[in-house]
Amino acid sequence: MDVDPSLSEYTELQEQESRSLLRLIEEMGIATADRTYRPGDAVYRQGEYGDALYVLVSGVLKLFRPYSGSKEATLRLLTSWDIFGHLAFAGEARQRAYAEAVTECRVTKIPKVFVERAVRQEPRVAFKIMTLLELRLVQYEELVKCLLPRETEVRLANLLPILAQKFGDRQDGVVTIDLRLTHQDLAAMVASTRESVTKVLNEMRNRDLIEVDAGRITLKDWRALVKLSGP
Amino acid sequence: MDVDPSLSEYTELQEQESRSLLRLIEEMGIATADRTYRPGDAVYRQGEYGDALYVLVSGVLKLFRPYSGSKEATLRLLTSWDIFGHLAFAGEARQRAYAEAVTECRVTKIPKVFVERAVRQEPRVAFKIMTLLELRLVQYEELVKCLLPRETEVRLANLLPILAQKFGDRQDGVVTIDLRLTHQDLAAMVASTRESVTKVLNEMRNRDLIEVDAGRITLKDWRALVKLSGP
DNA sequence: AGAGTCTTGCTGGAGCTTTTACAGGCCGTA
DNA sequence: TACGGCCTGTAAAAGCTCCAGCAAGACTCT
Repeated sequence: MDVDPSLSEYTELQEQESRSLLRLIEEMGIATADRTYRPGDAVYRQGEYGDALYVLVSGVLKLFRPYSGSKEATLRLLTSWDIFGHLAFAGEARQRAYAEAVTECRVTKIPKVFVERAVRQEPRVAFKIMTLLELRLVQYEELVKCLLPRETEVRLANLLPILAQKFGDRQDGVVTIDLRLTHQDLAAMVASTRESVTKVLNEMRNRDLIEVDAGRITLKDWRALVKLSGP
Repeated sequence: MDVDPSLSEYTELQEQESRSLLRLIEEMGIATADRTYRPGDAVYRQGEYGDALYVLVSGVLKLFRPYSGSKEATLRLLTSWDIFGHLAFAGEARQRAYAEAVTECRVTKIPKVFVERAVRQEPRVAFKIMTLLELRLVQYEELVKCLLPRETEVRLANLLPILAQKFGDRQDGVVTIDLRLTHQDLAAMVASTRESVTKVLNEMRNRDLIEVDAGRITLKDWRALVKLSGP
């Protein structure tokens, strides 16, 4: 059961930093806009002007973007304490993806001007934000790692451990990804097709690497998966 | 000559922010380690502990990482005023790629403790760093955009404008990428093979989209390239 | 100028993925 | 209960990439 040690540290670190960031902001008496989104609701759209820091407090949310004309790629699947949105300290920036709630989500939005005030008043806020931005970079690097190999099998072998890390539920020495994922969902995450994912997933099941139950995937042989993903 | 307006703003913004960051740090009397690297020298290696902020002052530098066993992907090609390195404000982090000088490079290294001191003393430093981190995120998003489509042609059609944006030399209404790039170099950037790049580049040349002279690529028809890259 | 190295160009076959098409299963709703 | 919609499982054809190998051209260093 060798979970990449660095990644699991990152998950904890992120929760810790996000929580204390919100706490600090609250203690400073700075207003935040909390809102709940229902499945399918859009938090923002690609191209909108962004000028706020978003923190996902609970629920699952996805960032996606169209590519190759009619396809859709999921760039990040977020869970509690992930941050998202471009806040554009200098100049203005547009959102580079769509943000859509997958399950019911609670989102805290901190407008740019308040973030700036908080950073000026309290350097610790700056450290939290810088750390969270770096963790977001790491997530992008993980995505790139998924996309570099061309075979769907290898891409999935890279993706599944990442999902297990983030949405994993550990029991009896195996990890179950606690999400109902369709093959289509997985295909969007590795920029492949539903058919290829179906094929690969069945192969993995036949080789006893994974188990699928009601859309929930259990990783039965982490070591073999990591081996597949290529060192 | 429609260069993506947001990306060109980003290039200027980055130079501005990096320069003023270094100026601020200097004014505060904080020590930085400046060093020159020769082509091929490694600034750091994947897996090393990172605890500094690196600023590339001049030259060209690449971040790369092995994948699929024996291949090598170039994650970012950096030029003046790009920042790199994981500095791990909280906890410790390892470098997630190799950093290697392509041409002679001048690099300013600001150790983590000094960055922390500067941020505490002067909130403006924090804003600069946060802005630079966000720009790095944008660069990763661009890389992902390159990797999402599977055909080498589309990937290159995405990559070339990005390179032109960053290394472009504008003359007579056309842009020349001011770098000697071999097909192998390009292949490493789009995670493809040298043969495929050769083929696609020749096609593009035949269609009068680009021109190649001594390893330097000129984009003759920006609009058609962007069209190829898929909206 | 010459030798050696790197780069480019081209090929054919093997391997995956994509595309298209179709059938059966599951589920929620009318 | 019946219907429609979404999800899974297969299959065949077409396309592109990858691999291995080879030859000619360009460049560099001595």
